[in-house]
Amino acid sequence: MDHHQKIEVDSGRGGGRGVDYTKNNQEIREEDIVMDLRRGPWTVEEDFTLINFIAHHGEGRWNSLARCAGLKRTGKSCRLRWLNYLRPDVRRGNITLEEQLLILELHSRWGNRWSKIAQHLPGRTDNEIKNYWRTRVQKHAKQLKCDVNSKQFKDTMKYLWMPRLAERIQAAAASNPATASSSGPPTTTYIQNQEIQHPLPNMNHHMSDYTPIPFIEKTNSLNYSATSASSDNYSSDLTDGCYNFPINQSNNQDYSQVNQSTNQMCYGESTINPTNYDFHHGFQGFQEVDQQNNTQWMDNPWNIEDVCFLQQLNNDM
DNA sequence: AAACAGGCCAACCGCCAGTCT
DNA sequence: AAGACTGGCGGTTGGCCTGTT
Repeated sequence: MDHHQKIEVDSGRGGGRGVDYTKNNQEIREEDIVMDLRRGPWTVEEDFTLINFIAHHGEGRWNSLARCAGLKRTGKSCRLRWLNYLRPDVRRGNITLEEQLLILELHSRWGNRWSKIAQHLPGRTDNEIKNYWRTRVQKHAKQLKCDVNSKQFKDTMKYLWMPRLAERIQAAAASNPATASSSGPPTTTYIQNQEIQHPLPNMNHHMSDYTPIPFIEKTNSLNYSATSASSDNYSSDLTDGCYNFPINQSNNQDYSQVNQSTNQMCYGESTINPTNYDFHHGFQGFQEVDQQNNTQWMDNPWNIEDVCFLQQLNNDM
């Protein structure tokens, strides 16, 4: 049996990062000592090792990748680090209003199918979407003292929240058309290499007129086809709009030090100087840098209106 | 200025399905 | 066919950061 696998299966701690890291960020566990495995936050050196190895050999076979790369990490850890953070196309920064609306839309259809939802938000990871949902949406359900899965909460989301988000999007588009037209995912997708601009939701500034946005259904092939969400199967959900968390800068400090390094690494077929790598946006030139400064956010969307709406729902039941 | 509280999110977990041997 | 291995998923945790008292 593979030793790495054994460690994962036999792990006894209930999730989360370690609680007793040593000064070099390693949680001491008996199995890890035996296997000489590292845990906890990744170092800059580990990141470069992983990026460099994948650049030369590609992804997959994560356990053997970890061994061959000389990383004292489990394959799972390497995979997660790559997919959620190091991939060049990871889109970082604030989740846009359009993305928020799309998340609500898709979650109403599929529930906690985070990876499936993430497929429709290019550059966003399932982890990021999951975190968004838990920290924002569930928080407000808690504030409103209702279950996130309750009909009241879903109706509030459907008839109050999503229209409100849609109005904000339209208002933002009206005030800054240039930004709105180039807002990127999720309003842009590609069907057989043809760029498709998702129309914004039909916003008539009236809740009952809210029309779910068309969304993209992934077909069996790698192509995408547009489908329309009908009102009939459009169950409701609730979102948060006041979303304005700062980007975690903690890692940047580390990377800025590395940027001073003259060491070069390879990515794809080209040798890349670490100074060209932005760990929040990937390699410059591989993708457009996120225009996060253009992101607009709702101010506190949870107000007395929501409470009244919930009360009304209760009265109607 | 210090202590505290709460939010964010990276990284971990167990579980499971698919693939390999 | 069965066990081992791998990768992917959703859920959970806790360190770090920021805002408040």
